Amino acid sequence: MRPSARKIASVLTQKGYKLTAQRRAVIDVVVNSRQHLSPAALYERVRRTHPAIGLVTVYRTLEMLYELGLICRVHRGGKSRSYTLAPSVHHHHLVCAQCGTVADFTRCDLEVLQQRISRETGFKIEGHLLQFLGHCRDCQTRA
Amino acid sequence: MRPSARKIASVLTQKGYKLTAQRRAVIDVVVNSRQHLSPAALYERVRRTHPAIGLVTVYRTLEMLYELGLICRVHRGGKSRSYTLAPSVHHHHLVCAQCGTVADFTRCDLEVLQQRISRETGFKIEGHLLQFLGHCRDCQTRA
DNA sequence: ATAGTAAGTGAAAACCCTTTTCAGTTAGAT
DNA sequence: ATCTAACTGAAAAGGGTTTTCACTTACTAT
Repeated sequence: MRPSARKIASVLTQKGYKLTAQRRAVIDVVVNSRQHLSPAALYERVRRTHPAIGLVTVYRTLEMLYELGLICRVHRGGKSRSYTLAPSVHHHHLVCAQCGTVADFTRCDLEVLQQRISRETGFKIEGHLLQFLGHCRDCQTRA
Repeated sequence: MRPSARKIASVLTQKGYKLTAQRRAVIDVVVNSRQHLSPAALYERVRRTHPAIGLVTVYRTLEMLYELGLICRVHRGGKSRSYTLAPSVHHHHLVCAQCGTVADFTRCDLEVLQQRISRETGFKIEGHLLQFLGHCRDCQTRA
């Protein structure tokens, strides 16, 4: 179940952050977007309801939400980052090298590998970073 | 076995690229470095033996070597890229969250997962990024 | 309600890394 | 030795992100 804008707002006030109109607007866009969005794309959408907002504020709000673990950030090789609502389920990303589209997938099945690596290296493994890079259906068709 | 500077140079001439002093210098640094280096770090090192070289040339040479598959490029979230000699074996990293030690491991066994993801999403998968994060043996003992 | 204050805002500038432009130089073919 | 396309370095441009700073505002304490 996706976190609501209300829930996120309450975390903010609880942590001592002020609940400004700008922050509400950014949160609303993030909550109502299904896709990963770049700061610029988010800015565009926020401006529809809040034309006076600055790109800087969008950056700052995203950074804050990210620090609080409310949204997650994906790096797209060299280009801009993208943000999306923090999902309730453990999942990973699949990035299109051409258009930057990000798809999600679950069930990474890394437990067995993780156990082997742990045994071989003596590391106590606490997490993993897994991302696939490729070309999405649309870009394949276009080519 | 690591490719030699001579081998790389011969690929260049074979492909019709000119073998300039600057390119030789960049290749030498890459071949003699064990770690991944950012363009800036590489530039610093190349300048020791070739003070007049421009950063642009370093970028251009790295791009060229990358296009030829002679070196590989790693994206480090948000920051600069880094380059290293194309390794003979496919491998991944295991990073200690405490001391920063990096261990390598091979056999990531992601083919099955990769096929499933490809089938489910329609993406043509070309590569993956896998990294484990944990605590190394030494840091566990110390704690 | 009101005033006070620290937090937050937007515009512009600064930053970093990377790419492009352009006039001058050079490796390698003839 | 000559020629020419490829290559070079400096400077400027570019894109995304962060910093700076004067102004504004959400919340707190009267």
